[in-house]
Amino acid sequence: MDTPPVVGRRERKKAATRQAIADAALELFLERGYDRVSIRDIAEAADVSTTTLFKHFPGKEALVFDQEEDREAELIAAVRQRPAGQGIVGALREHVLASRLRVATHPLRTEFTDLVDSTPALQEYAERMWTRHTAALSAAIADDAGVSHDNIACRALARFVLDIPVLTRGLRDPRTAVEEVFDLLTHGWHLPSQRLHVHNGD
Amino acid sequence: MDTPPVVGRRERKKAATRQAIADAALELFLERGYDRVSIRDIAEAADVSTTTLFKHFPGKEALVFDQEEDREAELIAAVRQRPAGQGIVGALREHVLASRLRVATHPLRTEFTDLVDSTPALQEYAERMWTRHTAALSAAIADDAGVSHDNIACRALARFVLDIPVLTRGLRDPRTAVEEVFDLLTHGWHLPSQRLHVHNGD
DNA sequence: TAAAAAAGTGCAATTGGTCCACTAATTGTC
DNA sequence: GACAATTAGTGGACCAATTGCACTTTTTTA
Repeated sequence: MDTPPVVGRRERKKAATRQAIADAALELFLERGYDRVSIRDIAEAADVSTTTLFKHFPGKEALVFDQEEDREAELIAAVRQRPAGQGIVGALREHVLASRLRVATHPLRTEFTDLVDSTPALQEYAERMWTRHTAALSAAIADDAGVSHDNIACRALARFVLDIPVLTRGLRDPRTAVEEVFDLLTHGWHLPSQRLHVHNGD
Repeated sequence: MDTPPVVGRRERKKAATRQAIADAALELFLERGYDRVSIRDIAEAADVSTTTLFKHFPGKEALVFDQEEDREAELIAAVRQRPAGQGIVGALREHVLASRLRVATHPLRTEFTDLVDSTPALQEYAERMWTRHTAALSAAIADDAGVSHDNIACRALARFVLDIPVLTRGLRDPRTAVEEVFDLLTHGWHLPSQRLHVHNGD
């Protein structure tokens, strides 16, 4: 009568434990701040041993970033499933703008963002995780463009696009900044003299 | 009768201690490998307490990268003191190519490079240190171009240029790869259809 | 020459992370 | 349904990096 156990009890329990740990961690972090919470505190709160905790997460920072694979998948999807007639760079531009907007307007994520922004260790980790998507994005671009996976133009484009969120963090007008950098990527820094062509002279 | 103490004894001794620590560390690392050497080993070899060691270096990785300020200064100098008539991007291109060549051909640095390449913790640290120069390089570019320090085009250029060494690491023909990425930075990814313009088709 | 400044010491404590031998639940199999 | 192989979880000892603290010694400075 029950739904057939497509996924066994074991896996379900494992997932539950993992979730309990992640939940406990986030709650404590938000409450006390990242470095005022020890691994042992978290294990305690989730009622598991520290050994178990480390079987689910490779390190303390990883407790905070639980869903990076999803972000990577979205990135790839933005390239692969873009509307017909749209270029790769254009698709990435829209994806970057959209995700920035999503984060900025989602009030629930505010405290999460604050946590990361106020903790150097987490900022670093986030950045490292993010640029680690370079290989996957580069591969997706190469596939789509019909060139080899190790094509340098693809790798560079992937890396530079992934840099953009970091590059435009904390600006008065992030949207414009993102657009501007994408324009630069599209048209290049063609400076006949020594002058950079810039839109907002500030 | 002695040379006047332009720099006092204290500072000299301090510098000597620091150097002794760095030397001991490098020697041990090259001999045994990074993670088979403990901080205590190093302190012991340099004949100081671990407390003293940490007063000179903020962490274990920092023992290996002692001269990052010099690299940053070279970077800035490459922009500021470039030959008349040369553009900023051109100057950076030559600087990147030159430093890559310098490292690649200096046989003494080979074992050092091997050490870093074979130690994930050091690779990460190196990359982090390197991209930390973004702000300084960006400021230098902005000054030179006569725009505001927080100009986004300058920040983006600085960041992307600093990405190039890591982007082109371990390729069969790094020189060509570097040139190619600089070409892309100069002319942009102008893709009317979905096609990337690439020189080497694989 | 007195005293402020700063380098260095020794040691205990904290903390992230690993190791290992062991229990117990789950699963696949006959 | 019993049995053996997996595998999640345990608990606690253990390691190494890093910090804090109270203290000594040297150098500088007034």
